[in-house]
Amino acid sequence: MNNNLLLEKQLCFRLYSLNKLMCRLYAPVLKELALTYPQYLVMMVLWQYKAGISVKDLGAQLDLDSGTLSPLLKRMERQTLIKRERDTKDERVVLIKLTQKGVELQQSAEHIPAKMFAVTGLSPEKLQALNLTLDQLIDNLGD
Amino acid sequence: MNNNLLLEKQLCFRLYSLNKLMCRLYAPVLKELALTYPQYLVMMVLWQYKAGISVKDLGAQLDLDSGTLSPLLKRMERQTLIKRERDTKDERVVLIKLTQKGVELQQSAEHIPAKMFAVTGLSPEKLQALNLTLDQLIDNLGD
DNA sequence: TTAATTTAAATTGTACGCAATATAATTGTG
DNA sequence: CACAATTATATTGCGTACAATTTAAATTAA
Repeated sequence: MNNNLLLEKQLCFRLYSLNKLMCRLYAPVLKELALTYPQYLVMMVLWQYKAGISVKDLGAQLDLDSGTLSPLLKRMERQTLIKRERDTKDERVVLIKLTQKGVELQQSAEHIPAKMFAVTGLSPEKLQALNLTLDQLIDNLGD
Repeated sequence: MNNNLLLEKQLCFRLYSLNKLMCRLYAPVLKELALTYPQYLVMMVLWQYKAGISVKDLGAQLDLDSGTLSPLLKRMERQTLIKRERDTKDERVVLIKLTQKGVELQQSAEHIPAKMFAVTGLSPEKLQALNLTLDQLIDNLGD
């Protein structure tokens, strides 16, 4: 019997569980903004790229393909958080831009990072150390 | 402009990305066993509980509810990896048991943990330290 | 310049994950 | 015992993820 096929031994199961736990903790907070967690990630990118960003570049930042992003962005457009515009320079490209409503939502989101940091129960030093280790792992996995 | 609303600052985005990366690395390995990652997790629990386990207890181990498990287990039953039997002591309970095929699949899975550990590029010590930190975090999040 | 190739998005199909609800069996209470 | 509350599982509906395919536009090559 192989002792290694145990959940308690698996790094991956921890990452899987933590990701779910985190998303559940975000859910009620994001519900106030009518966002899902992946939608919140999209908004964070857009708050940095206020001039607009292509679906491809957005996907590169979030590591998501158009199969995920296309319907997700369509839902966000329906909520009038974003607009989609064909790039006149290259008609294949769709540029995603925030609407006024999308820009303004940033104000309502500013309290979230501190709030979520608090629930982790980690010290700032522990958090930073963990972030570094995870970045290293992301690198090793050839992201 | 709130500096904290940046992807690079988010622990949660790292966990989200790592979980996806890991699942993608498992996918080709698990494809040889015709398993998805969540199905592999179910198999790991069942390889420990060869006498059978209720859907509820399985869900407690994996932190999944019947909304996820019921259809997932139905698919695994269709692949004849498991059987579902009503508990005669309590007709509400469904007991999940491995079929012969499910038991035998363990042989084919034994190489997976070592293989996946290798791709992380972590030393055994680093891995253990990371596992400890993540367990602590799981605890803090009140799992 | 036309034809083949590449690229960006969208679409299709499958499998989670989870909230909310439904159903059926069991337990608790008066 | 009758009946309300609880429990275990299943179902419904929605939103991701992602592989595979399609469509249309741009680039490259012949």
